[in-house]
Amino acid sequence: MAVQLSEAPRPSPLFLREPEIRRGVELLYFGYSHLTRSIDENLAAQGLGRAHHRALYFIARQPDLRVSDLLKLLAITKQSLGRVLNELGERGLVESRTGKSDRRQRLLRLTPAGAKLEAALFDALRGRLSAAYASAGPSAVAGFWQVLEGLIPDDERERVIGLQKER
Amino acid sequence: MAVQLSEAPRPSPLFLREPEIRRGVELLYFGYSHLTRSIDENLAAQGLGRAHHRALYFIARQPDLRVSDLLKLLAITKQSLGRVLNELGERGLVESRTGKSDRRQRLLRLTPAGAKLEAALFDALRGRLSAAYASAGPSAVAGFWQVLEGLIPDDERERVIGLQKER
DNA sequence: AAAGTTGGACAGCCATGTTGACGCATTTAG
DNA sequence: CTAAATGCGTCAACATGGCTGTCCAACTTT
Repeated sequence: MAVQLSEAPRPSPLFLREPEIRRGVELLYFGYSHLTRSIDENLAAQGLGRAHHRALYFIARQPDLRVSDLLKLLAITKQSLGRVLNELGERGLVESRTGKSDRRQRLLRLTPAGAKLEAALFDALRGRLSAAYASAGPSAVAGFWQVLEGLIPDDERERVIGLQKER
Repeated sequence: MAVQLSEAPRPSPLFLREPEIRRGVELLYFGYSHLTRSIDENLAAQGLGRAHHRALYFIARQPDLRVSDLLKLLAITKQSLGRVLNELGERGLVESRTGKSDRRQRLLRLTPAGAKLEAALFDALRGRLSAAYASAGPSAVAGFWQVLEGLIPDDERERVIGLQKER
């Protein structure tokens, strides 16, 4: 990985070179892994998996979310999501109502039990992430957000940022 | 994001409150998802999956990596890893040698074909991540690293940071 | 009325994780 | 030297959560 500066134009600043990219790949992998693992125990105690949590999370985030919007967020097939939603429904954690303007739509929301579980799971995420935020400081957090936003393709970024507003 | 400073003791700074935590959870989820999806097509063309890529990646990163060290990095069972390593071996992408100081150990390294594939996959990751780095700027990247490091438990952080040095 | 959209359901397959049990070579401890 | 621990591989069974394909019902749009 030694470099020859003479050989070619080298427009990229240092932080775009291989070691810095690898560092990002690795930290993203390990950071994501540890954050998600922090709720596995609690989930397993309910007999649920991560797929259930993702659905719970986004339904908590946007009550009366339509199935089709949840599908776009999760980027899985409706068959996969259907299984998850059925299981959440059977356990009394999620309920669906028929849309009023378009009665084909199912609007999803958490039951009180579902909201309670989601809150407990979120607490674990908050514990981990707020510790990381606190030790890094606010301007690091801003950078953290900025880089991650840049990883999201344009067409999807709007949807993700929309989660912030619609509360 | 308006605040009431009067109402209660509020020891946490603003960036540690729920909306900021949720934002981090979501960006981490979507950012990680999109980064990993960026290599799926290439992987599928080789008949490999993400599990294979993770192994390839870390073996590329630390030639002569021991199986036990790879197990610690990946945090999966040796049975799961065994299947992946067998498949990589059958395809001529990874080879293992017997350790010289301890002959029970298998030291893993990429074959030339494996190195070529890993480099191609890394190029896709680099494309995505360097675009995000470039649009966010160097100080944002520093913050990105800092927060992610804080997500990794102390005992593992050493191992992850060690990947940087050992090149 | 015909065509398109949305969502549910059934059936099966695949990738990748899990546990548990065991074997073998090698190294280390007593 | 023998016994225990370690590193690694493997067989077998099973769980999770993706996938495709197909079909149907309900509703909206044209």
